[in-house]
Amino acid sequence: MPSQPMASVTRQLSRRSVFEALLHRSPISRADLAKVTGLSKQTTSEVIDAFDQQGLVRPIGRTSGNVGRTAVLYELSPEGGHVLGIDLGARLTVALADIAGRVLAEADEPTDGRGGAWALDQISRLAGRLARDNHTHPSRIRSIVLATPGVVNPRSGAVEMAPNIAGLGNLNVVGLLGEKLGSPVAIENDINLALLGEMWHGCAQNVANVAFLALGTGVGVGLYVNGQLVRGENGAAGEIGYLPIGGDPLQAEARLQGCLEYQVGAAGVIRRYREAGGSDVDSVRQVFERAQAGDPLASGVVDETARLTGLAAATVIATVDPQLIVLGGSVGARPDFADKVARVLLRLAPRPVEIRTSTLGKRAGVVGALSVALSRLHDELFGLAELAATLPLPPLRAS
Amino acid sequence: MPSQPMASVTRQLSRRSVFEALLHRSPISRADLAKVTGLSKQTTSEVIDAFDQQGLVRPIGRTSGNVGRTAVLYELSPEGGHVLGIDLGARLTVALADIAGRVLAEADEPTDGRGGAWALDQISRLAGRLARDNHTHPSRIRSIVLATPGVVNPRSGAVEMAPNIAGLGNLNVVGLLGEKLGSPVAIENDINLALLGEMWHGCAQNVANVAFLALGTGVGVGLYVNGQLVRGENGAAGEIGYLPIGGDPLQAEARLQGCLEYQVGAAGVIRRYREAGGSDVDSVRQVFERAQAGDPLASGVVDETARLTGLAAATVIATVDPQLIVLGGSVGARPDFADKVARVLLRLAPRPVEIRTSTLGKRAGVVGALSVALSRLHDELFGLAELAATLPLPPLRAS
DNA sequence: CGCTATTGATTCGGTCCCCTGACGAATCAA
DNA sequence: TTGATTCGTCAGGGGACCGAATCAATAGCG
Repeated sequence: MPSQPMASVTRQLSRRSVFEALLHRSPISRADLAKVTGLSKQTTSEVIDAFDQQGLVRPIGRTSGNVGRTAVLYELSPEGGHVLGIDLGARLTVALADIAGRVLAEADEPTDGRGGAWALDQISRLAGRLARDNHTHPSRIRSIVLATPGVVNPRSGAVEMAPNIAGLGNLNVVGLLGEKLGSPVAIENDINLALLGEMWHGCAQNVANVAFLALGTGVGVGLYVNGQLVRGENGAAGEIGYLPIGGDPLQAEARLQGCLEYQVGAAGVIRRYREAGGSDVDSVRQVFERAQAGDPLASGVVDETARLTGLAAATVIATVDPQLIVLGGSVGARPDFADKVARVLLRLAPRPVEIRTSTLGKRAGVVGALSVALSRLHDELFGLAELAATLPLPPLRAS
Repeated sequence: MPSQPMASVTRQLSRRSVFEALLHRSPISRADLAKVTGLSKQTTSEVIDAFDQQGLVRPIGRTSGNVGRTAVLYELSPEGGHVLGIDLGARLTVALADIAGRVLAEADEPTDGRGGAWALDQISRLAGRLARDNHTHPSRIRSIVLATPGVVNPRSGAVEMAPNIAGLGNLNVVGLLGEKLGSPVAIENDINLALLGEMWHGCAQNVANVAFLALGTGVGVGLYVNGQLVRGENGAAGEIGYLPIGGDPLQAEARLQGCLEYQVGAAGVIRRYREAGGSDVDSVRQVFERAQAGDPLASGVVDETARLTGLAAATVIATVDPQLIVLGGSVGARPDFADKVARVLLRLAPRPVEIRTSTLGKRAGVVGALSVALSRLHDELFGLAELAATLPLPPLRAS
């Protein structure tokens, strides 16, 4: 399906307007579309006809019961295109959605431990199965987004510090996966995508400035500011594992792994519990459960973890002033943990900031990946890239 | 000069294109404008005719020496509109520029110490004098931006924590100043504007992600990310005086003033020098001069200041990953201080980040104010606000 | 049962804006 | 003086928008 010979700017605006309206008021008639978009009835009709011919839209019924002529109702056709979201963590999660954002299927399995190339094969297999199970074909997939831990270079898309999947950094993931699956692939840091997931379907909807504080194996924060994700010059924004909190930032382990992560990361929590005299734990979960069961050592470790997390949150608040902080990750999403952090924060921050626990949990990453894949597809079809390209507001000239 | 009856989107695009070309290649003919913008000669000519009638543009000469017909060269007319930049700190600085960004005049004097209303009067007087001295009239000024310390609410424009100017928080500055001067006024935090100043005419040109670390009476950072200023939900982004660095963040003074600012702010530097046994100083400058002269106590204080600044910089780097950090403010702009901080940072940050000293110094704020005033005027004349309003890419709908 | 009011969708004429191609105007070079 | 070249304008065609008029289909009412 080659993109048609590029409508004029003004037509593209109309197309986009109509598409937006279809997205949000799904079964809708041509007349109502005209009212909603503010376009004239003729323009609306022309656009709908074009969409119909492209297979983007389909009639879904007629109105009845109202006085006046019946109207044909339209909705976005599932045939209009599919998108794929992938979360490549300890488990591999893949989800399929249609162009309207309806999630059609979701599947996950343990990630192939042998490393990069095998994982890519696994993704390809799982995606193909998902597509077949939903009576579609991988070629219908028009946009793919992959969530991965590590630093993703925002220009090249290279994965630069993938801690979990061996050999991923040496692969041209965008190229290889795109070739395997036959559609454009984008990569984004998993924490950033978890943030977007919470903003789309989770606990951070309709909030303009959000930070997603992920505490798990690693520590990181995703920032959404001014309606945009903050990636940073090298894609390393939010790598707060390196914050000088919780110890001497010049110490060997701290420098290597990051000072804060050394204390608050999953390994750090377990280590601190052992150092305090606790024993026989190999997961953070156990430490938290013992704390809840009354183990004073575990309680101390949890409280200290909350204190350090509060300091990290205070740092983020002082720096970017978000409206909301979402706690996620295997450590951060523990029940009651958000309350503990909030209590710490009350004594630290000059003004209170709401703290919530992630509601999507492990699904946040894949949901966020879907949302970005969807946005990319929408922008490809109805974007105004040429407009932005034609009109850079460049640096003002010297006097 | 009422804005004309709002051209269509496509005409507005053309107008803007032509304007951009005029801005950057100033003496330019209609034919060359057509080549540069990609518009047809016809359209270009129509736009130029309209600009001419509006007084936005004026013929400035003709080409000669080339084969072929001579071309009439145009440039943006100084009569097209003026903008005013104001920096309201310990001193009051005001600068006047024309629509092309040519700085026409600049003046400063000590700020009226009696507080808010007097300061506004003073601004009004100084602005009027500047306008008269440049053979223009205040009514020609079409956009004004005021730099002020404190937290500026991004929605209301209210100044919420102005530490220096008494009573400024209780005034409707936008309204009062706008009435006095007869044109729209915007307020922005002085550090943010200093950052924009450095990006426009200073040491941060052509850099996409920048942090401006201001160390003076107060401590703060201005962040420029993804082509936008980061203001935060309450305009409190960059208030890193409250970072939990350099002491116990729960201590009384630290909580009140901000933990980091208590140590690194001008008052903190002097206090630390006194506490170390030094005496007879009442300015940071003296401490730095003594350090340079070999006073070991002063040296220690300066080194500790650099260490804490390095920690703050590391925090900013870990959080937003800028490409460049600019040091400014009365403390931060000290010569050699940037080097000291860079050395600290080398041992802290996972990757090196360039550090520069502000080149605009005290002028950074007013230059930044000019740049924003200019952008606002340009957007008013050639902006695509309606486009953005017509086409929100709204939150994706639930499945 | 037929008429009317109402609403949906299409057709028609007019306008705005952009582009192309042709043409007169002004200049340099030979 | 003539030709080549470049600048700027004029005239015509096409895309896209809108408003008004018109046809189509239905519910409600007498």
